[in-house]
Amino acid sequence: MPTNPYGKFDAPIVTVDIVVFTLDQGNLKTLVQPRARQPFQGMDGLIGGWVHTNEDEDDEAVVERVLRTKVGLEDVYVEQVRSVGSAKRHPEGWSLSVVYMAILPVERLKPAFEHGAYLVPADDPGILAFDHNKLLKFAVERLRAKGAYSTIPMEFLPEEFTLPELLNAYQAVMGEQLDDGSFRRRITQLGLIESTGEKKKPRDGQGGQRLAMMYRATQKKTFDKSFRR
Amino acid sequence: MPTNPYGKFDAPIVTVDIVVFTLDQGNLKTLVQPRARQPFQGMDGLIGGWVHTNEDEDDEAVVERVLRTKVGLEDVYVEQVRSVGSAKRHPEGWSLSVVYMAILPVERLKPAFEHGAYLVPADDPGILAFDHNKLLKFAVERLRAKGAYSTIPMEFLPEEFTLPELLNAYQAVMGEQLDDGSFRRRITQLGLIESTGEKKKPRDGQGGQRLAMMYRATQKKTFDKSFRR
DNA sequence: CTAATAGTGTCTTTTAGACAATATATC
DNA sequence: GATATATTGTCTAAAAGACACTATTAG
Repeated sequence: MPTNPYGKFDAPIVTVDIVVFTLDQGNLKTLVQPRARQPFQGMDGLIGGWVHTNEDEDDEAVVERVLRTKVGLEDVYVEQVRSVGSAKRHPEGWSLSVVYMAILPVERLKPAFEHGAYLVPADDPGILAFDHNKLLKFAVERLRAKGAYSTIPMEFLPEEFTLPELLNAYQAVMGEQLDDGSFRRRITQLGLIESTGEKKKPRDGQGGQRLAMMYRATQKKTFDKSFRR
Repeated sequence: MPTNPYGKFDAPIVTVDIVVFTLDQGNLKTLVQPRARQPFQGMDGLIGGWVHTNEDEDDEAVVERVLRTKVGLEDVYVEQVRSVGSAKRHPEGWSLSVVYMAILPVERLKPAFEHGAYLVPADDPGILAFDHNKLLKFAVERLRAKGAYSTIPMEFLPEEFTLPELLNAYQAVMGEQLDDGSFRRRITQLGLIESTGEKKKPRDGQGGQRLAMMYRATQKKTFDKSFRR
């Protein structure tokens, strides 16, 4: 028999909502999904789901389950953004949502597309269900504030990447051009990346130039347990 | 009849826990309070309480109500730190806590003391109920990371304060000495404070030196709606 | 006079970035 | 040879901080 520990009044709804960021042709985009159920059935919303107290170990486990079951994604870099709770934001009652942002390369989004999700520009997502436009703005702010001076832009790329690709990722996050020479000098001195020794497996069929060296991150992380901006 | 929107399984417990920071003789301290009820009855814990879905408008309203009813504090600067949720952290069930930090001058804590709360060193609080030692660490990290480069140290002082007092607050937050001349130059140029024209109403009875000018913050804020470090 | 507050000048170090020049590798 | 990648050198500007010195204003 399920319990309501609140006894004399209604229990709040507790959900996670995940802003899945990716880089699509150099543009910052977010995953949205038409809602399967009421309320806001058929309307686009962030990737979200209720906490299942009988199966989820903790809030990060909720995120993992929701990403896996709703859009088929696993082993994703995620980081908590903040929480938002109010009596009005959900028509069924007092609701608290823990907002997370996730980042991954667009190549890994196929399962999400097969689940009916699709990409919209992060700065112009259209009208979303609930207060998801506001939640998205929180995540974009956090990404831009923190991303430029961290390893976050690497999460937009596959495990192995070239320096021109990494430069593009930083530029997309910061929204400005960076000097090539200065960027290379800085990024290689920081010790955050290491060469694989390989050269570029040409992803595009341009042909006709020097092949770029492949790099990878020196430390691998999916969850940002440390918490700090 | 209270509802459990979760239907088939237990509803999670939702609380806020507030780390109330103050500066006591130049030392960073936190308010703790012996718990009135089970679990952990009699043990010290952060200032916290359950979300009351029938009376709280949103999560910040929960913080205001908890501060007012548990320790008699009002009009306090507060800022969300993060949320922590898991099946294990509360013996009565799956529990999610939204952690806030609050900052105010020690002179305003009298009501809290009358409610049985007292101050402990923020870095050495003793053993607290639940996972409150961990939550406190999150808040201290955030304070130190963000505090040094923001207006946060001003929240430790009364509305009007002197530059030597402000210098002390910054030093306490950063944990290091600052150069007096450089500090004055920087802080007066940033436009964050303005002189009141008054001179120090001597709080201490030292006597025998030049009186300090009084300053106040140019913008007043209690809730950090903007959210950003 | 003494002592805390206040205001200034100068110096160094660091960092970020802009800009330029050149070299290398591939088709 | 054309082009994207790679490497290096130099210069400037901005910011932070250390240190020193002087001035002011109260008891």
